[in-house]
Amino acid sequence: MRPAAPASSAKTASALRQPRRGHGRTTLADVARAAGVTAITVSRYLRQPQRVAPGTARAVAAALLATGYLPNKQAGVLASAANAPAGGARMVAALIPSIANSIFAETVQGLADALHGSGCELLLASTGYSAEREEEQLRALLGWFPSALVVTGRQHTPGALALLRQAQARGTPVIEIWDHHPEPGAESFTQIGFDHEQVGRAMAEHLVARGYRALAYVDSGVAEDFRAHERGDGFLAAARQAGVPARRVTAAAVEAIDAGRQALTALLDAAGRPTVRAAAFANDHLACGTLLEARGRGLRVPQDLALLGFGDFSLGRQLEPPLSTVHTPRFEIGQAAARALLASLHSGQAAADARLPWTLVTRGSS
Amino acid sequence: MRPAAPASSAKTASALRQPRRGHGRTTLADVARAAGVTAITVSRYLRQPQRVAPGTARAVAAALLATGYLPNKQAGVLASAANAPAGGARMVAALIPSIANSIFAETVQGLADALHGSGCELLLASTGYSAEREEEQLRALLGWFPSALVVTGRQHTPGALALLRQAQARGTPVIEIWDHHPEPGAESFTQIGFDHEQVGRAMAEHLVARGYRALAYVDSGVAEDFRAHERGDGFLAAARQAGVPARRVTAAAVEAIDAGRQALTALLDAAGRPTVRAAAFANDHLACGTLLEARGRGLRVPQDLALLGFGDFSLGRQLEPPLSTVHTPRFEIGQAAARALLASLHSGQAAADARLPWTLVTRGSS
DNA sequence: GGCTCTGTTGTTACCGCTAACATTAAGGCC
DNA sequence: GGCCTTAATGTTAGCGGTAACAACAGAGCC
Repeated sequence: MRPAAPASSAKTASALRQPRRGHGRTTLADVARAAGVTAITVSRYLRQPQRVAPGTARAVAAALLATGYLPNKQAGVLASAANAPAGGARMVAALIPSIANSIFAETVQGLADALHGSGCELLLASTGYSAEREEEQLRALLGWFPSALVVTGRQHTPGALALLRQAQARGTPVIEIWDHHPEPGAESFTQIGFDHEQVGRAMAEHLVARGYRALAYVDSGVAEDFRAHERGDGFLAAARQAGVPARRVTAAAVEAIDAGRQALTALLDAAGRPTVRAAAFANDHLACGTLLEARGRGLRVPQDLALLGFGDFSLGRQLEPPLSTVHTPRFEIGQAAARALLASLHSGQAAADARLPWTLVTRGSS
Repeated sequence: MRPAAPASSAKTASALRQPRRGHGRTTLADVARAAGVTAITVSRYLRQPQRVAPGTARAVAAALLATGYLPNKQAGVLASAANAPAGGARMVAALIPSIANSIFAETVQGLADALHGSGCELLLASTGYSAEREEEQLRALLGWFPSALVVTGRQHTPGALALLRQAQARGTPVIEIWDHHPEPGAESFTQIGFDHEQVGRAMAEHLVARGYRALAYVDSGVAEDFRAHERGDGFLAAARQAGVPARRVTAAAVEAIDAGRQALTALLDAAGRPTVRAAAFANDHLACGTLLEARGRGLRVPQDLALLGFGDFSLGRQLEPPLSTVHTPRFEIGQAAARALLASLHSGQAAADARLPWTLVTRGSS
């Protein structure tokens, strides 16, 4: 009896097994019932309205309104995963170093704005300027199966690189923002930004052209702020090329006015006199701090010490003298990235690189 | 032959029907095959490791590494939807007025930081200070079935309100940030922030206590910047209560130094003399613009015109005189919201309200 | 009329994962 | 030894939606 029991009771058991309950949201089946059709017809109405008869369409539309249906995108993505590229964009994952940094906040705003109306949501994570944390976050974001990836810069851990390549191989557009430095020969991802080394060179050339003959680059205090370092590299290279002495000093933080104030001391000798004629900075926050501190100590800007920032933050424009700086297309980078990836999702082609323009704005400090 | 074909070939056809192909990612089944177990065992290893035998665990761990498996969270959410609260937090949707606005950028950073490590991703959208767009975005975000919702403020369209209530009824924590104004009797959502009317009162009381007897509140130029308006309401009410004349003027924009410069003219008479002794502002950007413009026109701050900002942005601290302002817990609001919703997801209880402290910082301008 | 073609709707299976239940083996107790 | 308990793993079904295919009605054609 016993050996037989399990088998014979199988039907009973399966009848008794209490079905898993959904979460109470109205589903396609609910709408279909209300409209007197089946689920697939409602699905068709939502995705290819021209494929349902006008009368049916009216019934479905009414049922949709009556039930207040909200499609479950998880289910949608899962069901049409294989046709994801054609199935349409649904979610974009973006990874940036810091959300609070106004530079990236505006880029995210550009992304969100350009994504708005495309049916794409934005999944956001920040890395805190850590390549390791980038990999970790990337892994987490990829679990959502985003239809496109936006990452900051072109420096990644080997693991992150592998994940990105893998995603790209599957047809997921991968866009690197805030940088543009195509390596000849090496296949890379779509880059939307500008060449930081070139900006650094331009900064040095600007100061040299203005007649300053002893230079410094005040670098970001964050080790993995790669782009700031690259600007420094370009700065020093161009200075060397011009035969002008230049050195690099490193600030205590990434985006702090106080760090900029402190940085001034590295530019002064024991008597409080500038040891360089001009300094360029990794960002406007540092530059503004130095400017304020210099003025506070009675130094004349630019006569005693010329200053050149990067970023064009509102603060610099309001100081006396107003800060010379490099204006960056921070909003446009986000916007361009969103447009590029949407185009790529629609066309199926790889997204195109874009080199966005920056401008050196000469104000009073240099 | 033909009529018979469909029926008799049914089995054949179903065998021939080409199965929908996945997207090439390794799945649980792949890992299971590599480990010599079934999918559920791998799933258990990932979610409740103590429930698989040590030997099996080792085999599964090896297979996971070898295959480079990344769990598909869409499928996970879908499968355990009914048990979502217990199943664990997975994605938090946040809606803020503007990402580029530094106030909210820091709040998002706080959210993201506190969420980091909890296995929760952040789905972000901005409303552009439009209640209508808020509803639209809310609808889109809800399609992802987030495990918690964070919205800004307590003013929503009827439609948005219905969606939020519905989500809350299903057990999804709903948190309103940047506001704290519980209405007695009315059931509302969890609020994490502070009372803006109270801040407005404190701003007026501060200026009155300092002896200023003719006041103005320079309001945000954005119609749906509700919290700024509420501070204005409190400001005017407190001034009236103190018997001090006060009026409200409206700036041309929300967060622009130039709008602040323009706003000054509304505080001057034809001869360029201030018509009020002190002004409070919807935010520091406006206040800084007015301060800079006033100084540029030769007015003395605070002797001719006292100024009081809101937000404590870095710019204000650097001006001469430094701007008196209200320091807000902008980072902490995000952090507290994240903690509250994580706690709620773990406990199953509703998240607790929190009233976060702000401080009026008297610097040189008032 | 018989046939094919087209437009509309339905049926079935499956996306990848997990809840519920089943099964099996090993251990403990009288 | 028989019986119950517990631990470890497997089987089945289903989350909500959509791809592939089937079915069927009406139109058009010879």
